[in-house]
Amino acid sequence: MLEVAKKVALTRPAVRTDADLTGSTPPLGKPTMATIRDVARAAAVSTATVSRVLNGTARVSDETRRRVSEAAKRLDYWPNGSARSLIHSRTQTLGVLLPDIFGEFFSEVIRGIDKAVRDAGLQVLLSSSHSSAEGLLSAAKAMAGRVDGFILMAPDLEAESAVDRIRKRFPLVLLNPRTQTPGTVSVSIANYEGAFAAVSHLIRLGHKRIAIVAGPMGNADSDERLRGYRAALVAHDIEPDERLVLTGAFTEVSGYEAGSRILRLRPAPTAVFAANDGMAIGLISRLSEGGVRVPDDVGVMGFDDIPTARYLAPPLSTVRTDAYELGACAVSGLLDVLGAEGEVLDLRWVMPWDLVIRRSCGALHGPRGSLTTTTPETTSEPAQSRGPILQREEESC
Amino acid sequence: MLEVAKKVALTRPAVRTDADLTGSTPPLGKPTMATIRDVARAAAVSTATVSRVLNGTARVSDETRRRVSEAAKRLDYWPNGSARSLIHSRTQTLGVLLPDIFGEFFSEVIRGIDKAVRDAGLQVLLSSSHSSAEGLLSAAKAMAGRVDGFILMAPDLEAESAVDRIRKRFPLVLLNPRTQTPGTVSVSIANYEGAFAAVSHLIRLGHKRIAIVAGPMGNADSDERLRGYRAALVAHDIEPDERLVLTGAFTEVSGYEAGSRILRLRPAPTAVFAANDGMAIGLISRLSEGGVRVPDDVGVMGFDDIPTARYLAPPLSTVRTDAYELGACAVSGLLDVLGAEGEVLDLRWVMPWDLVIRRSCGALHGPRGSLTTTTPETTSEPAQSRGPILQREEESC
DNA sequence: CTCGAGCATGAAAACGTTTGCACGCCACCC
DNA sequence: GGGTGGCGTGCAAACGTTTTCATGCTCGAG
Repeated sequence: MLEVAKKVALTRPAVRTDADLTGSTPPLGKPTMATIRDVARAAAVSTATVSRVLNGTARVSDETRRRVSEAAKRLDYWPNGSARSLIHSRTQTLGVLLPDIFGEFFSEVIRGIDKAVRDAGLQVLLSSSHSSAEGLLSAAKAMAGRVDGFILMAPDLEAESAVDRIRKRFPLVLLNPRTQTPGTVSVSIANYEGAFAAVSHLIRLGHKRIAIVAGPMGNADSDERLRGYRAALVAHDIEPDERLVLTGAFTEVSGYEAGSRILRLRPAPTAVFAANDGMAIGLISRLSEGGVRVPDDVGVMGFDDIPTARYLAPPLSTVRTDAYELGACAVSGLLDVLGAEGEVLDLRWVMPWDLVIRRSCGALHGPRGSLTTTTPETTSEPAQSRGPILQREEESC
Repeated sequence: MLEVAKKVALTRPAVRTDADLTGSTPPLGKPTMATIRDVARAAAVSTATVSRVLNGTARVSDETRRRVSEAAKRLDYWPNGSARSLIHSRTQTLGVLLPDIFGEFFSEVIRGIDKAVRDAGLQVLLSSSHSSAEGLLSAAKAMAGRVDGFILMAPDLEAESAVDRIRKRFPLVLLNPRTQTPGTVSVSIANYEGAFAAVSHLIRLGHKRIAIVAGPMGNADSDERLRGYRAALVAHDIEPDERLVLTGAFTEVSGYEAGSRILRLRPAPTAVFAANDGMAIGLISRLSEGGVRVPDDVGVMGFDDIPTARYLAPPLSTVRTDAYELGACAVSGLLDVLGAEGEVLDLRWVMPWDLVIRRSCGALHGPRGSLTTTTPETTSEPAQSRGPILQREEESC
């Protein structure tokens, strides 16, 4: 039984005042807008001069400048972006291709991209849900001539070939690339290291039987985090048990479902590492429903440190990776590539990361070592007048 | 003390393998790509014929078709989008201007837009963080000639003038417009009605002293929800108390901070209506820290029903408004406007909404009446094999 | 055999900009 | 008083497409 099925089923307009075609007002939107030629005519100059005035690209006499400016304003002239792009072979636009945009992680990535792009006076052409090579390729093709380069995230194995073809045509920054290709710039999250640290932390708290809710198979991020999980176990002389490896889909629901499976595991694990916070949220919810207390009965750690992580009950221990900065850095990297005239840049950035120990893993105080630990108080008490969420906006890339 | 201050402070690359300019490979990205003329030359035909073949826009002999296709493939020809836009005066692109893109609500709106746009074979030019009129206007100006129309959300009072100017130039769909302007199509959330229902529900549960954590002042959505809150009180003969009206910013932090203020209120409210789920999350977190139990000591309701709402502890009672559908409907509406040749459409859609009663408000079973209520079991148990989140994608607009 | 119809194709204009080049004008200097 | 610059401006080409129009060809009917 779906909660809100009834009303929502009819998704088309609930209220819909009728359409009417008013003959009085001139058909809005239709009157083709003023072009540079109209302005030129109105100011009694050539289009060249109008262009020069409006772009400040050459000296123009005060009198003409005045006339042109006045005419442009009177006609409400807005230059045509496509025409400019065509002439300059520069679109001032960055293409962004993502596998998905569900959840807070991607939301933050996009926010970071948007901010950085806006600061640079550019624009963003966005498209998502690309897991297949054809999908990715056709999206890129549709953007050809409208973007100067791409920010591309393609964690799915089968999309790899498309990435190669796009690389040949466009300046590119890869997000979390599966492999580092020479002559490419990429920005990555420390998937392996973060997972390794998170699981190691659980181990150091005394856990020996640790399950993982991984992401979908064939997904690069998921694979790396799984690898980190296994390596941490091995490094601490714990035999990995494949029955403790569950597969999710990076969504809350899938975490919830994994929770059901975990409840049935015998012997039960004493801790669970969820490969992202979204799944951790669903997981904790399900465990609580099953009468299993977090962290008393089972410790949980997530990955991402999405904005809501700290507000959960219990506050979620997780691997902090700044998705906002990831996006911002990708933009910065692409700008570098675009700036490097023809030179082939070979850069690989890995975003800083950190363990954030809150309550869900059961450690009130972190273990000795280099990990950042916080007491419960500092964990949930936002600093000063503004919380970390706002603060993050001020960090530069 | 910020949790993760240290490592994250240095946001620039932690690892950065050096740049090297390989002289061997031809400077990637530089070799200007094949144009339609190159294809024409290679196939020994005119550009007109190439265009005809590639677009299937006129009959071409089998032999020429073959030659052209082969040449296009061999040269890896990708048509230039800007040139096409210029000629057609159609860009196949929708501009999306949002006030912000923080949090799950906007994330879902964008996701809905992206999906609908992709299904229609179009593209999205995205820009956000527009609260001032100038900001909005300059963003729109930069998109002129690159988009066919706009999806525009401008809840801030001061941006109103910019909306008017944009309306004069472009086909437009407004999201949650402040006022309904004739000759405009808009898609709205039932802010007033939803808030009214949520607060009424709290009242029916027996609450008399109900606080609200509102959004920022001057924000259309916030204002409407506040109005609904007040109206519900009045409708049930409860005198509104201005000391119970707190202001937030639609973020988790601001909800958290409002929680601090609520803890100090005397006499304490027995219920709180948070104007969005994000603030509800922060609020509940702060209340729990203060030793106040939700829902036992104070009932809480939110607004939006973001994906994580159902997984919170306690699961959040809230007003369900489908942000994903909101975005999808906006696209559908804009397509209608673009399709209506010059005709002025005057449409106002209001999205369906619903109360989702979970646990945070304290009602195990909803009250009598037309409200959709769910028992705890159905509330948190995802339907069948796939949860509502996935299911939502299948609803058409 | 001639004529017209129909088909396949090419030439060129157009979309709205920017910019290289040339031109005319004025002031200045020997 | 005739060069010499420099300044302000216009003409026209160019960017990469699509599309209108014209043209040449083939084929069938009369």
